Amino acid sequence: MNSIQETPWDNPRFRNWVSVARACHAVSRAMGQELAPLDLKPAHLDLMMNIHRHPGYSQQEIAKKLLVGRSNITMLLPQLEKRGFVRREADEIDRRVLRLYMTDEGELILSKALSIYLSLIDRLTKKTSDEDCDALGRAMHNIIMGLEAD
Amino acid sequence: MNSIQETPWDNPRFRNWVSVARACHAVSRAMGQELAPLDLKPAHLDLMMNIHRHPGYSQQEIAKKLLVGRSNITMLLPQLEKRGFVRREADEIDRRVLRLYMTDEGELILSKALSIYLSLIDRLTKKTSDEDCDALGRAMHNIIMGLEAD
DNA sequence: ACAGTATAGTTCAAACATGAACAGTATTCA
DNA sequence: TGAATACTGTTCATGTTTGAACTATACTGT
Repeated sequence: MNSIQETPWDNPRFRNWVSVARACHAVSRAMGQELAPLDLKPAHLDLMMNIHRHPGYSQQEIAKKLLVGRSNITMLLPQLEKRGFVRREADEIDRRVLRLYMTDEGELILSKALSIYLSLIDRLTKKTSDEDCDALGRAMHNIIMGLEAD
Repeated sequence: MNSIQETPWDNPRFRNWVSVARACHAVSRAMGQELAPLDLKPAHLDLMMNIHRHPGYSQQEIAKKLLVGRSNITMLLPQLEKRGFVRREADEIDRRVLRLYMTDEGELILSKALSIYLSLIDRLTKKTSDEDCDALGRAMHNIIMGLEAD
């Protein structure tokens, strides 16, 4: 082993992660623009995606899934509720918790937003092989697991 | 082809990208905590990393690299300048532009921050093979290219 | 030369995210 | 039971990010 590591950029893992961060930022920015016609922000989409996938979750649980604070959910919800996309329902047993559900109208706009998202991702990963895509998914999964184990 | 695509989550590319976004968010959050002892935010680190890599770039050029607005740089810089990490130098020829340089002290704290960053990334990608890491880097590069072509 | 246009950096107000403190509700256990 | 503790969602102050004016400087074409 003669190769001396001068800078972190000599480390492929580091370089590659920097690319991930950049790509993520760029995609999120692009999505912001593409969602503008629906008057949705990426944060709203993220939230609705999670409610769609986990109907009946409490705000707490959704916050944990999204890796944001509870207050963030509290701030985001009224905007979606006012537009009739999301419904909050008090838990019968534990009266502290509010459970979240998509409305039909919510599902409708979500599907529109998702089709925008999907076509963006499809376009951007066109040059990436299925195998590489899967490798990517595995790597990310490992990272997420590594971080969940605080 | 009998497989009907019910939801975007049936699409591996979509699912994998969602993982990328989650991992990115999680890592950025973790970095925020790990950088706290240095009293640096991820945004500061990003900025210093870019100045280090591109000394003499104007604020405009750095902003473009970072995919943020010029005003963001304007707001971020004074904090780093006050602490003596970054130096702004007026361009002799075009007196509108300010060119950015790291100071020695800046390089010092940057190297500390980078070693934290690097060890986090190393830890999180420990289970990922070199090949998968490279596949990931390629995929991200393609995405970035795809977006730069507005 | 000079009027018109373009660019760099700054300022400012508005949108957004965050965490600490809070009020209300549940749980625990003596 | 009831006191202590823990948890849920909200509020609020703080810090960040953003884009639209704005100022100052440079460029362009006549």
